[in-house]
Formats: sequence, C-alpha cells, structure tokens
Amino acid sequence: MAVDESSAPDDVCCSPLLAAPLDGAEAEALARRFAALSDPVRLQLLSLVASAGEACSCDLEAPVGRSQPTVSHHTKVLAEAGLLVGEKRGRWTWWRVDPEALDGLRAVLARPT
Amino acid sequence: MAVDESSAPDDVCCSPLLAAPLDGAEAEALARRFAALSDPVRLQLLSLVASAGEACSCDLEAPVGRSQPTVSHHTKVLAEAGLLVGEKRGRWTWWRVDPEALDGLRAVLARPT
DNA sequence: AGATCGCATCGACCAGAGTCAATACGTCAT
DNA sequence: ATGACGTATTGACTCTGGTCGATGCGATCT
Repeated sequence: MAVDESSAPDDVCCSPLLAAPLDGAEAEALARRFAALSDPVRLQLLSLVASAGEACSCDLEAPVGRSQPTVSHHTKVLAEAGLLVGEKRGRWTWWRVDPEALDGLRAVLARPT
Repeated sequence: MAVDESSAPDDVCCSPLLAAPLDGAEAEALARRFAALSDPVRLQLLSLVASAGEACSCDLEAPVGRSQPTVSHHTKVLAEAGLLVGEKRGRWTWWRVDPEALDGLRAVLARPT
C-alpha cells in the first residue's frame, strides 16, 4: 500500500553530484528520486501537503483535477521516494512531507566547495 | 542544435515548492526541469562534466556506455534545461555545468523558514 | 449485520521518452 | 577539393509512465 515506504532509497542519500563521477548504480538510484519530482501533479501534491502541514487524500483530488486512482498512484510514488509520509488515522490517510528527504536531494545538487 | 538554450525556463526559477501551492503552469515548468535529472545517463553526464570542469562529447560516450546519438540527445536535453552549457570550439563541442541552474533547483526544494 | 465511505489495486489505453543505425552537416587536414 | 572526423538529426522501435473506469478491501456508522 501507499503508506509502505520500505523501498525508499536511503542508502544513496547524499552523494555530491558535482564532486565526482557517479557509477551506474548511484545514478540509477538518484534518477529514481528525481523522477518523483518530474511530474507536475506530484509537485502540486507536494506543495499542497506542505502548505497545509497535513492533508488527507480526499482534499487533494479537487486541487489537482485528477481522479481518485490517479491521486492515489502519485501519493504512492511520492511515498516510495520517501518524500511523502502517510499515516492511516481512522479511515483517512494523512500525508505529510518529509523535509529531510528534500534536504537530501538539495545536498546532491550542492556545489563542491 | 544542442548548444541552443533559448527554451531554458528561466522565468520560473525559484518559486519555493513548500511555501504555497503551485498552480498548473508553475508545476509543469518545474517538472520539466526535474525531468532533466530523472535519467541515470544524464546524471552521469552532469557529474562527468562537473568533475572535469569541461568536457567534449567525445569523452562522454565511453563512460556512460551509450552510442553517440544517445549521448548527443541527452546533452541536448540537459542544455535545454539550462543545466549544461555548450560551446563549439573548432569541431568539438565543449560542455560545462551551469552552477546557478542547480542553485535554482536547490532553492525550490528549500524549507520555508 | 448491512450500508456507506475512503482509499488501494487491477486492467487497459495512450502519449512520451530512451535507444540505436543510418544519414546529414560543418570543420579541419592534406 | 577531397577526404576524414566530430557532432547533430532523422526515423523506427520498444518500454516506461500517466490516466481513468471498474473493482476490491478495510474501517465507520446506523
């Protein structure tokens, strides 16, 4: 389910992109994480959840103008990338942004001193 | 050609992702820029060029293990995203990374204070 | 228990992206 | 000029990914 984030690629969190050439495996893992940000709907979902602090899926469908299965798909992708964290409270799933995951990506893009 | 970067989306450079919900147009522009980073070959090319300071296309094919047209395609994508800047010197094209373009993306991922 | 609600999954469709062989184009050497 | 070289483009193929309708599942309410 979407809440499961066991496949989040924490191991390759902070290799500095510009410092040294990365091998194929590092590149593949990094590419998967940036791919989570490469869709406009997912970026909107991230910004919606972030600005609300917390949001349930039912509040996300209308702003992005997509169907419920599509929103569920995107929240799953974001959760697998570690960017979104879901918590089931009652029959609602509440989503929040993991700031550290974004920090990790920012570190990858940092200039080598 | 790959050196042309007139379509680089400079206008949407720094909207803070986590501060306020972004509309469809902003999300689309941002997604295009992150999409440039969502391919392992392109990440390798970026790191190769960055760590070398400057590199010509002929030096890039072997490390990434792709054909010449494929490398040319990826350098074009990176150039259109503004991440790579190409300069034709003689019959070689020299590529270098635009650090400010990466700074722009880092700013997008920054936490709102 | 039965009905309803929120969300995940499945299956299918379609647009887009990565890849390479072949080709075209511009530059340099002879 | 003629050939060789570096790179960009074209065309075709395949595969990935976004999308939605239909369905399934668990939790809640009456």
